Amino acid sequence: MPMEKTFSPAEAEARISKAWIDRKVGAAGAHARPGAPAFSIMIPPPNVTGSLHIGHAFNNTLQDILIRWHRMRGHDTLWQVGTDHAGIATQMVTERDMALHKEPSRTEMGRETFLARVWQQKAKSRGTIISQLQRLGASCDWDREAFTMSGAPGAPSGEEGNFHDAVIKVFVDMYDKGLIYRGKRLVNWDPHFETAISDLEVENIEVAGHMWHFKYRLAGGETYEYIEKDEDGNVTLREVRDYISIATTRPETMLGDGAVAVHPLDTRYAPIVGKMVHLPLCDRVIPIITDAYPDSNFGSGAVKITGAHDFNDYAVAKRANLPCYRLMDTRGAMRSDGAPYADAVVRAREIAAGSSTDEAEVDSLNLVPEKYRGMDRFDARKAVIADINAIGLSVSTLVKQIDPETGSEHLTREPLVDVRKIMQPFGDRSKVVIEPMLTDQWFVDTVRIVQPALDAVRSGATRIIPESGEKTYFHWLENIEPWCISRQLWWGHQIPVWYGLAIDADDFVDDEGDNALDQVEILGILGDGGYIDREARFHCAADAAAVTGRFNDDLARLPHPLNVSRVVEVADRHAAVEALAVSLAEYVVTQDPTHLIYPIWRDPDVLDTWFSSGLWPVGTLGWPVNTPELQKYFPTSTLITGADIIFFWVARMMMMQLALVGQVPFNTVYLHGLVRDAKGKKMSKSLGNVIDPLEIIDEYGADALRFSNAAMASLGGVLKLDTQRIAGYRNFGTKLWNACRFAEINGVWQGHGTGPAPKPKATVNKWIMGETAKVLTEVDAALADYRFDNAAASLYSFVWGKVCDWYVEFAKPLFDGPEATETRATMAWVLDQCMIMLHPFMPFITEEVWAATGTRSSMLVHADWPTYGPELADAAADTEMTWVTGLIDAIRSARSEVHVPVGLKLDMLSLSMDPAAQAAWARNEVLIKRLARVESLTPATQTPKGAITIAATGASFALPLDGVIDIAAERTRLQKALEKLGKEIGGLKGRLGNPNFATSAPEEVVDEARANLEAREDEVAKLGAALKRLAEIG
RNA sequence: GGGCGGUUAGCUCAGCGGUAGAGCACUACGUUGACAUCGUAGUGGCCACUGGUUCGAUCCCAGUACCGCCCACCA
Repeated sequence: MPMEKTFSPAEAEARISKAWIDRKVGAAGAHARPGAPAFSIMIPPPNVTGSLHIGHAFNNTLQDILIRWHRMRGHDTLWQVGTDHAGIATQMVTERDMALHKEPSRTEMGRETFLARVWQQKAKSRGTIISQLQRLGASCDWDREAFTMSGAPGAPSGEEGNFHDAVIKVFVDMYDKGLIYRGKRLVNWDPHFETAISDLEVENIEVAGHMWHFKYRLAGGETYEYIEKDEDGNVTLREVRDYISIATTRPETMLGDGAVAVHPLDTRYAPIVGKMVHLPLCDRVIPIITDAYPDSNFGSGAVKITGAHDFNDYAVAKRANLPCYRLMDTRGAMRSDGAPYADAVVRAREIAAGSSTDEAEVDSLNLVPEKYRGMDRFDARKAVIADINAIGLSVSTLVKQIDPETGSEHLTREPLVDVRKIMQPFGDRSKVVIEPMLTDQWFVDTVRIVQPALDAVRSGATRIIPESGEKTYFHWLENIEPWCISRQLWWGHQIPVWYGLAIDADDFVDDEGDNALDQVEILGILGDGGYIDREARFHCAADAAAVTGRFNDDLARLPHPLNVSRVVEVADRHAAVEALAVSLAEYVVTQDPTHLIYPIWRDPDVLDTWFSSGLWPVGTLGWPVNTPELQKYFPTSTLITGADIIFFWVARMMMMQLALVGQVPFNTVYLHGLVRDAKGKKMSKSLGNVIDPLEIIDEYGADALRFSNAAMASLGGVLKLDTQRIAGYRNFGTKLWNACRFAEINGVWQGHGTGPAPKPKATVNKWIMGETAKVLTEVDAALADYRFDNAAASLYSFVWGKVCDWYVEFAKPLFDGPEATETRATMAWVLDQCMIMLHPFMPFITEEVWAATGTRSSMLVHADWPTYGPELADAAADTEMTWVTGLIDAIRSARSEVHVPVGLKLDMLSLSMDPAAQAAWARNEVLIKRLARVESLTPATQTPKGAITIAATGASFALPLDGVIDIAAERTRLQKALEKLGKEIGGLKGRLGNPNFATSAPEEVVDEARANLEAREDEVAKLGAALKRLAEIG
């Protein structure tokens, strides 16, 4: 069946894609030679938040190229596919969708219903993503599709799998090893999502801000002499003050100040260090302390310390043992919980005076005065500023005012407000201002697992390319901070920790040592008080059944064991308090110990998504079960991912895999930049420059997009995607199609399939085979070196520049000659090689041509990648064809420049030809004549008047053009050529004339320069003579 | 403030010790047995700047300028 005139991507891609999927061509180990090395890639799992963008298309193209290349080479390949549950992002997308469809809100639904709803969202997005990958031509092992939350409680059918179990096991194991801990720390709090986030999820953005200056008055009406000096020690200001001046960009936090800090060497404040100041708007006094943190040269040199709302202040507060009073609730509004302000402040004063307290009590104290309670933090800021201004405690300056009516000038006092750029933290998902918040969270003690991850890259066990990625990697890991892994979300892996209530142990027995359970007091969460064992705050295990035993053991150690009690899991802490109270009440009435229950509840928080994606390499291979796949494909070969997630994901996978199984997760990490638009702008919905990969595929075909991706994959830069370029590679596909169509029309395959390399006799056939071998070497080398751009460029220039431009043209006359048979065989072979080598880059069109041409024993996807090498190269053929193409180029160029009509066939004269040239001419006469439009070649001894000269290696020709020639144009041509030669000769002579060159430069370089000079001078002689003759006729 | 890149033809980028290449764009010509999603020929570059190393630098080194990206708590 003859090939269609054009390739139609839409129809063919769908059909071919289906065939690949049906035949499971991407199954693990498909087309593997026995005993072949394994090659595996883990897909960076796309978030199930929607669809794939153009960056995914780029990323997955590169992975598929490597996978297809290795698979065709007979390696045992696995491309592991799957998706990521993306906790915060998916929860956000789902809630947005729920709002759009006017569904009940998340809180109205309740946790269980909401999670079911997210699973639906997940299923939808997952389907979109998988079909997009398939349209791109990705040859993953679709039967192994994984999901980072597979097997989680509540997962619908079809979501079985053990990823959840693996995540829980890792948490428990790491907890048992002390690598995970719980603690009240200052964390980045997202008031929109009402969850903690890690520092990586915070974006610091410079915004216009203000700095206010407040006066904190010394207690007891004290005063001091404030002296300011310049650099030379001269006094510039001396005044008696009854206050200390502080500056802040966040006035609302002053309500929680614990102290004012100054630098210990700051002489200005030395007289008042240790004294107390009144906190404005609050009925509290706080001390002036010293700490190395304040910079004497910035602002007033005095810093208000709010331990609960600033990371620096927190550190100072810890050093000075100051209480950290939390001022805001989870939504970033000023607290409205707890006791009235008057009561809270009394207790705060006691604590300040030295009354013993603990973290929990300090956290429970709400020191926000009633007036501000419940206010949004930004409203509270305005209110605090206004109130401080009103009581005259703002630092003020004199401002010149001009009365608009009278024009008279007068000075007024205005509060000092500096307008300045400040760096403000924003949530990367929510885009709201992040609040440092003192909360209980779970952390990975990263410093304890970081070293192997550093060593692995230093030793080369894992290689990161480009190399600059390694520097970034080291820098971050060397300065690693604890990783906050708990999130106050619902969608995710729930933390496998259960809490119990603290009960005052002393109440279990009365003074006589008798049972006094009826007096037991519920104190709060286990661990808040000193229940049973201060260390046994909670229990961590894979499931409730596993922790039950541990709680029972704890209970058994009570003074009066609740040895008949039952540990029962309840929903939350609130339910636990109620349940225990009911149970105790019943016991009091019945005195029947079987009524006693001990309620426990699970930590409601879920794990940071990156904690689970950190297990992707082992988790998808079945770990903790030691599956055959785990043994075969781990460590994986290559990770291809965006440089933007090197910390989020790459570094954490390294740390976690090394911590879990003691092996690196991958041998090579290939990092690429963000895909931008043609102008280098970041694609964004608001800019309207987003390129949808499916639209590109619809318009240009998947192959064109893929080839563009490969061609622009140079290391290190910004990736600019230009549709013009994609169109160019679409044309390239068409070019290949047409060349194959030409061959097919000419019966080169003659119904046969691909076979061993032919052994042709004609130079041109030997030559193209050598060129094929060359390009194979280049492509293999480029791919081995992750230079997708170089591989694409080699293939492009070979297929278009060599095969189509020259070989197909050469073959045309040969099809009519004695070499027709070998030429057909050679062309079939060469085009087969083109299809094979292009297949990883352009799988659809090559698969289609493959099927449309010879009789094939397998689909192209499972064809064997060639292994021939230098034996196919033929130096003599190479030299000869270089001469032939050079001569044709020279004749064409000369003809064109003197405006010889294209269709005109010319008689050519040979003025001189050495034996090599004669032989080359003899063997390729038909080809040259046809492509250069030469009618005949006649020996001549003299160049006739009105002829143009063609110089070739070892030969000189003339084209008599009397009457046809454009003399002026020919003169210009010759002069231009001479000028160029003159420049070259000048350079060469300069080098050769330098005595140091001959002595210092390598011999072959000197020889080459000499030979070059000789050749150039020879050409100058010929062209010079031609110019002279031109003068004669002109 | 710290770190990492980049600066080569109008555009997008290769090259990285022997005075420059590709694709696109542009110009002229063109329907020659597949291809106008094409063919042939051509125009176009003191390789950011200043020093240094070298026989020789776009390439190595130092500095400058500009442009990106990442990290960072100056209240």
